[in-house]
Amino acid sequence: MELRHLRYFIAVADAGSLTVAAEQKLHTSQPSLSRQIRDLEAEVGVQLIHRSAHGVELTPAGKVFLDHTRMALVQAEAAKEAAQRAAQPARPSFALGFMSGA
Amino acid sequence: MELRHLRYFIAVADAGSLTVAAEQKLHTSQPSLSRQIRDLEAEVGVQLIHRSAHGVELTPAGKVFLDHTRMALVQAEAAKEAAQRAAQPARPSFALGFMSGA
DNA sequence: GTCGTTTACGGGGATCGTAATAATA
DNA sequence: TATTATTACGATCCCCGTAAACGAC
Repeated sequence: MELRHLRYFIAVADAGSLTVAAEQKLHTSQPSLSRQIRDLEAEVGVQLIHRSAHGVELTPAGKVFLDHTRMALVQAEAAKEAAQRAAQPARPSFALGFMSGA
Repeated sequence: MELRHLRYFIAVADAGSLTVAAEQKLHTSQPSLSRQIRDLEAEVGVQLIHRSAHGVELTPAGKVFLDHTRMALVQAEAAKEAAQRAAQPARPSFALGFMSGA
């Protein structure tokens, strides 16, 4: 299980469709996305989405998984940003004044 | 940035050495691990560890990164376990009934 | 008949392991 | 001198994109 799987799953859950998630959000192909989701389900050992002719639908397990998945990605991004912030020695918390960075 | 990078970084931080982390914890080779850590630092844009002749030492940014990284991995594992638990309909805390739905 | 997912296949990129090199106590 | 990290190189594995097939409404 890699962060890529989580990103892909979130995109699918958010779009409600493998096709639109692949082309519109992930800029990849449907077959690749389908395989990644299938691999993810295989590793977790649980069916996360229900395939239908008009898109996909999250299973109860998929909904729970999605919630934790979002937090995991947020933490990963937070780690990156926190490290970047910690690498700026002369940047205290009060004077955020006039520079471009927030 | 993938979960593999985070797992590798945690192992290095925990072992204090690329060599011991590679062979003793990750069961891989030092060169692979060295490259992965370097790639991770390149993506974050911050030096996370300080290389020495007798091991590695976390930079302040590395320590902050490590903290968030652990939480990210915990969340990812929690997602997996929560999904597996949610897929067991007849295994609630005590008596949520016997139907498949929540 | 149309939409959507899945499977098959070939190409490309990334990772890995071994071996050799450089630097430091 | 001994230990550790880095670089070079060849092989292997995984992911991706295109094309064809299956199923549902």
